[in-house]
Amino acid sequence: MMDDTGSKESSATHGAYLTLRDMILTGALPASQKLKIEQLRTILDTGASPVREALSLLTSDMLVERIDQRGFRAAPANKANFEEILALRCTLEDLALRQSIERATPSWEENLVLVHHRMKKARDKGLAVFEEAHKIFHMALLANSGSPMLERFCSQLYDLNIRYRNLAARSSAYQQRDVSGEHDEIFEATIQGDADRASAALLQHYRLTGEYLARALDT
Amino acid sequence: MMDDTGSKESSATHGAYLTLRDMILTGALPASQKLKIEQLRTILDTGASPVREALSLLTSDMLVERIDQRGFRAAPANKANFEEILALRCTLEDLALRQSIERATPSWEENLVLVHHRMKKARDKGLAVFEEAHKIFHMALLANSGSPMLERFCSQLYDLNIRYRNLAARSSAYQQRDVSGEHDEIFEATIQGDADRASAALLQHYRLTGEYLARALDT
DNA sequence: ATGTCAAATAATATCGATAATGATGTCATA
DNA sequence: TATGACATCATTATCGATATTATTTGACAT
Repeated sequence: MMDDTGSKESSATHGAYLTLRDMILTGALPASQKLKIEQLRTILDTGASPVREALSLLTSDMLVERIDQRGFRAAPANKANFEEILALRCTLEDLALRQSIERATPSWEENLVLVHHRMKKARDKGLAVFEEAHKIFHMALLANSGSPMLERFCSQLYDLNIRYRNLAARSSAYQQRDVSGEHDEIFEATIQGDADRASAALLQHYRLTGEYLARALDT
Repeated sequence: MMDDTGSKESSATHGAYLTLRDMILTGALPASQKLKIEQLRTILDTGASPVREALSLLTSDMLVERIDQRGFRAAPANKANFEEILALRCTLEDLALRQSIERATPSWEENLVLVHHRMKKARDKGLAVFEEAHKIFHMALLANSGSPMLERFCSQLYDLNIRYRNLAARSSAYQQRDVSGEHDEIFEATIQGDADRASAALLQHYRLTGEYLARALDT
């Protein structure tokens, strides 16, 4: 069976995983919603086994909860959880960024230049494209930490945060701030090897959007 | 079908998960070993679906790796990975312990007294019993951090570390050190609310066993 | 009205079988 | 002897059907 999207990943399970993940991150599947196998089976047009396995995988990402003998549901969302994510993210990304700068190599820096450029270019290519470039940029900042697990944790937390961003406001109101300038500052400080300045800028970046989202979540 | 062990968890998937997890942690399933469904199916005496799903779940714990279209294998083990776990553990547990102490409540402290006592009692009840009490003690130290995710990360890392302990030495040589005294020091400092002393003792505790294990892994 | 129990219903968890895929070995050819 | 195409085998991924388990419904007694 060939994938008509031309995607390189050919596996019902993986396909279901990607789709469901996206649906939860974008809010198409609302928080705490019961996820019935049969229902998803028809949406994804596949068997029960791939759906079930995809849901198991999403459990690891903390996007889905499994209720023993009672199926699955989309992970609940609330302000406390959001703030926990924000705080953890600040701690872990601070650590990862500093380690990356500490161990800086030319190829890491060059890749950073590249993805930073791409992110700037992606600004007027639609939100979805920008979002992807944005994540790639942020992960590239941490990609030299020498600790794959730390990076994995950061990636997970990044996604969880994105989810809250989408839940709080489907609009791109968040773009109204001078986000681009903040990215530039993080980027410049990192390239210059100024860990303190880079980390401060990164945390500032997160906390500003955090405050904005926290307000949106109150309503 | 009733579970003859009388366990409260009645689910083929969950049973398979626990057994496989234990087999990997204890080294019964060696690192990097290919995990064939059929083979496990006979060992666990269950169908392919529960096995498959249990393996998916173990992927989240980083105890199993999934190779797309080529099945599963036990996560590889090497010194670099071990040291990464140790470093991350020190960072995260330090954080969690300090947060727990910061937010100390009587009930948290009382529970700590209880599990500390139980751990001491468990010393001469066999290694398996002690190991369980040991983990409960360490997790109880962090249980008041206010950040379930942080605690989850710590728990995961704890298990991964246990695995290396078992891989390095099935014997209880590790017990030869004055581990009990170290625990007491962590416990006392925590109860007294002395975060610096508690954290220092905790990290010392981890680093000592870390050095011991690192040596064992070299051979 | 209200609470309890049992049957009916809906959903999950699991099984056995089949299809799709990667690994292995063989053989003709250079 | 080395190499690449091809058939064979082993194993995974997936499907459809069944058994198990929760949830709902409604009758009945209080």
